Amino acid sequence: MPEPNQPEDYLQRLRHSTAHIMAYAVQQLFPDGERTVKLAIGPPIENEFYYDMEVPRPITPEDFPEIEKHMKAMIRSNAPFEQETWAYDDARQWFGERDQKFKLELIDGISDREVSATDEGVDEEGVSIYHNGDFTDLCKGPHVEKTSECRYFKLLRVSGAYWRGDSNREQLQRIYGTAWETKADLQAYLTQREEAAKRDHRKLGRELELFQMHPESPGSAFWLPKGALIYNILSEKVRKLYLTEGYQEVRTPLIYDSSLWETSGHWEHFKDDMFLVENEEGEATSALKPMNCPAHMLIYKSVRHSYRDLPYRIYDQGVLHRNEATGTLTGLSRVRQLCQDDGHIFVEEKDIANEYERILGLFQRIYGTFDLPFRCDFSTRNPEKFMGDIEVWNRAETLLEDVLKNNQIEYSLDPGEAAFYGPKLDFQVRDSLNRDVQCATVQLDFQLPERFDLTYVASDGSEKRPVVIHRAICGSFERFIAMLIEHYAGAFPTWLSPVQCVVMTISQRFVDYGTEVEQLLAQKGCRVVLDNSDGKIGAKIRQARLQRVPYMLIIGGREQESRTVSVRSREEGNIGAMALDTFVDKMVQEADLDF
RNA sequence: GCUGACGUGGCUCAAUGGUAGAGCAAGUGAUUUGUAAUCACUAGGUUGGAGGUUCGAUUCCUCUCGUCAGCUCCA
Repeated sequence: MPEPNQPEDYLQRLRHSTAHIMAYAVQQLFPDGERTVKLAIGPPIENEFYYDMEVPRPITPEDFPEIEKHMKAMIRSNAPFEQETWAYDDARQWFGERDQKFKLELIDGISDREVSATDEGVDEEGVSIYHNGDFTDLCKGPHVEKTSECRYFKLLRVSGAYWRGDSNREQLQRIYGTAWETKADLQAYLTQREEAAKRDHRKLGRELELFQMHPESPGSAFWLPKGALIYNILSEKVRKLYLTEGYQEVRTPLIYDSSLWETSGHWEHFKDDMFLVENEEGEATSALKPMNCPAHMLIYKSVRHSYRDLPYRIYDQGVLHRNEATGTLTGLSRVRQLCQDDGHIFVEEKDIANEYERILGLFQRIYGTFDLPFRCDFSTRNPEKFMGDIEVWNRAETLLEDVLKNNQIEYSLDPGEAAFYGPKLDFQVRDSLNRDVQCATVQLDFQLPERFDLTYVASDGSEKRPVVIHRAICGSFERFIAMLIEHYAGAFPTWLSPVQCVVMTISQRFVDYGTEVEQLLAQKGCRVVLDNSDGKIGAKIRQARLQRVPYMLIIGGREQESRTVSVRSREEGNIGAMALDTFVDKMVQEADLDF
C-alpha cells in the first residue's frame, strides 16, 4: 500500500477527506453527537477508507442511508478543508470538553513523540487540526480542498475493531466506505466487487459440488467426489515433483505425548490452540499435531547423521489440527483440519543458500504452472527478540536476500517480523476479494535443532548442529485449492478438472455411439461423463457449462455416420467436428501435466 | 476470543404477530430434440437448536450452535 500521506496521491486524500465527512455524519445521528460519538482514527486504505469510533449504540448497515444523507448535505455545502495548528493545551482543552478520549490519548502520544504510525496530526509546536464546515478533527492531513470533491462514495460495511489494535482495549465500531474521483470509477469498483463475490470459493465450492462444511465439525472440509479429485490430483503432482527433487516421503502419527510438545516449545506457546487428548484419568497428556516438524525431528535424531547425508530432506502430507478461534474460521482459507505439502530440510549452514535456491525453483515451477501472481515478504530478525548467534542470523539473512535477488524475485522487507527462531520468506497471493492469502512459506530455524539436540558428524569428525529449513510451497492444500477455485473462477484447466468431458447425445437414438465414445475416452484415462438424458441439447450444454466442464461432445446422426465428434470447448465455443481418435489424442495430451 | 449482521425445503429467495410461498433442483409422465433452460403433474419445511412473552411466534425477548464482515490471532 502506498504511504497514506503522500500529498501527490489524490485518491488517498480524497478517501481520507471522505472519512472525515462520514465521521461528521455519524455524529449527526446522535443527540450531542460531538460528545457522545468518540472518534478514534479514520485513515484511507487501498481503494477504501474507514473510521473507527465508539458510538452510543452499534451502527448497522440500516443506518447507512441516514449517514449518507448527512454526508451528502456536507458535500453539497462545499465546505473547504482548512488546517490550523493548535497548541497542545488548547487542543487538550477543546477535545477534553467534548469527551474525545481517544483524541486526547493521541494528543498525549504526539506530544510525547510516540505517535508515528497513525495519520493523526503531528507538529513541532502543537497539533494539526482540520476543519470542514462544522466538523473539527485532530489530523495531520492532507486533504482535498473542498467537500464537494468527495461526491462519489459509498458506505460498504461495518465491523468491530480494537482501539490501537489491542484486544485488551476498547472495541470500536469501524465503518468502511469507498470513494472515487468519478462516478464511473466508483461504479467500476462496485462492479468489480460483485464480480469477485461471484468467484468466492465458498459459493463455487457448493455450486460445483467440490466440498461442504457441517456444523458437526466446524472448520473442517468434507471433500465431495469432485473436490477430492482435485485435492488428490494436486497432492499427487506435488508429491511426484518433490520425490524427483531429492525429498523422501514419510508418514507420521497424528497424536503425540505432551513431552514432545514440551521439547518443541509448542506446549508453552500454543497449548490453547491444540486439540488435546486425555488419558484414562482425564488429564490432557497428549495432543493432535498442529504441525509435522517435531515428528521429523524425532526421525532425524533416530540415527547418527554424517555431513555426507546432508541435506536430508523429508516430506510429509500429514493431517494437522489447529484449534483456531471460532471467529477466525473462513471457508477453506482458515480451517481447523488441514494438510500441507510440508517438508523439512536438515542442512549444513554452508548449504543454506543452495537449498533456498532449490526451493525457489520448486516454487516457480508450481506457481508458474498456475500463472499465479504473488508477492514475497522477507521477515528479518527482531533485534529485541531472537535466539541464537547474531553472526549466524546476519549471514543467513544476507544469504536469503542474495538468493531472492539472484532469482529476480521482487520482495518487500519486513524488518523485525521474523519469528524468534529464524528469518522467513512468505509468499502471498491475492484472493478474489483482493485479500492477501499466505501460501508458501520458507523458514529457517535455529531453534528446533537446539531443542532437540540435533547433530551431524562433520568431515573433521567433530559434532555439529544442522540448521532446519521448514518449507511448504502450496501451504495448506485447503487454502491453496480455495485460491485456485477463485483464480480460475471454477474453470480449472483440463488436467485439474474433475470432469474433463461430457458426451451428450442429441437423442436416445445415438446412445450406443455416445456410450462407445464415452468408454473409449474413459479407457484412455479421461474423466468423462455421458449425458444421455432425453432433454434438448441446449439444456445439456447449459448444464455442462454451469459445471465449467472444459469439453462437450455433441453426438448425433452426422457424428455417428462419420465416426466423429462435434466438439464444443468451454473457452472457444463450438469448434466443429473432429475424428474421434483425434479428439482422444488431444484429451490425453491436455490431461497430461507435471510440474 | 471480541463487535456487529445473518440463519425459512438440496440451492436462490418471499412471507413483520394470525393456516409458511415461489423459481431452480428432485421424482413421475409426456416429448426424441443439433450448440446456455421442452411441457405437465407430484413430492419436499415441527422456519438452526433450547427456553420465554403472547389467545396465537418465521416475526418479539434470552441462551446456544453455525455462517458472514472485520478486529485480535495464525506455530
